[in-house]
Amino acid sequence: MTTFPGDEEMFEQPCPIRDVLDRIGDQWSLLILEALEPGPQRFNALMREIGDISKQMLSRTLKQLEQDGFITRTLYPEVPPRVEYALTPLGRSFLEPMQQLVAWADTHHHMIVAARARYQAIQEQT
Amino acid sequence: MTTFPGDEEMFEQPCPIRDVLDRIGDQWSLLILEALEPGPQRFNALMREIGDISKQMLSRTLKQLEQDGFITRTLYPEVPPRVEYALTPLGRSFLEPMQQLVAWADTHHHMIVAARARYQAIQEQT
DNA sequence: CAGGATCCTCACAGATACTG
DNA sequence: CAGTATCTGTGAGGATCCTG
Repeated sequence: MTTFPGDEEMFEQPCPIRDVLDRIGDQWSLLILEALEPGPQRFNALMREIGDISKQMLSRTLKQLEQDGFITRTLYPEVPPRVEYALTPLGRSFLEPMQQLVAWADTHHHMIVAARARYQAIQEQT
Repeated sequence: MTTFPGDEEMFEQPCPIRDVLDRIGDQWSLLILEALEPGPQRFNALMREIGDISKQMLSRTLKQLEQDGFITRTLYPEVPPRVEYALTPLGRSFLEPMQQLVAWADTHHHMIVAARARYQAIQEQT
């Protein structure tokens, strides 16, 4: 436990966008959200779909996303246990502006790569 | 130096969006880009505008943004030295989808905060 | 003025093991 | 099946000092 007593105060993030970027800027959140876009998924299904995520990180990230209201977690009291994660309307609405960004990334990525190559070339002609 | 010989291979990022998120997901890149939106700025002007960034992080982040073609760095060989940073067309075009996301964050942030409060409340009624 | 070099530290990811 | 607990290292970022 890294938390301490006064921790659950849920300190206000001064800047909304930072709050959002902290959530989706991490390695996995966006991947999970997009894996959930077609429909609800179970834990191990997400593991398989994402591929190289550890159980721990998947678990942590899902909990964060749930906390922030992007997804819901539904436990079906069966045996063996079944848990389904699904996008909330909030999570789904978030995906819209995000798709814009993804589209931008797709169309402009080659320019970034080119810029890096250019920069590197200049560095090398010392 | 943390780099090693084979480092400058500029390994391909398999996923464009990750490449972009890695750049703007960090604490400062977006802040800098938006600080540059009105027009070119000098190093110390950026320091003042952003407020709580260290020289080191500003320097590093600017270099990254320059490498990736989001901004240009222009050194005026005067004394004292003057360096101006400015958005490239690429950087400016990036700001458009980003504004969408910022707008989303602004309008939905209260829902995130509310979701957290709700989650916390449930946790406490153990 | 605009940074680079160095050192430090601490929060966070990965591995492993255990559980309802 | 769907997680939690603990332990540990690693690397990003801060502080400080130095330079063209």
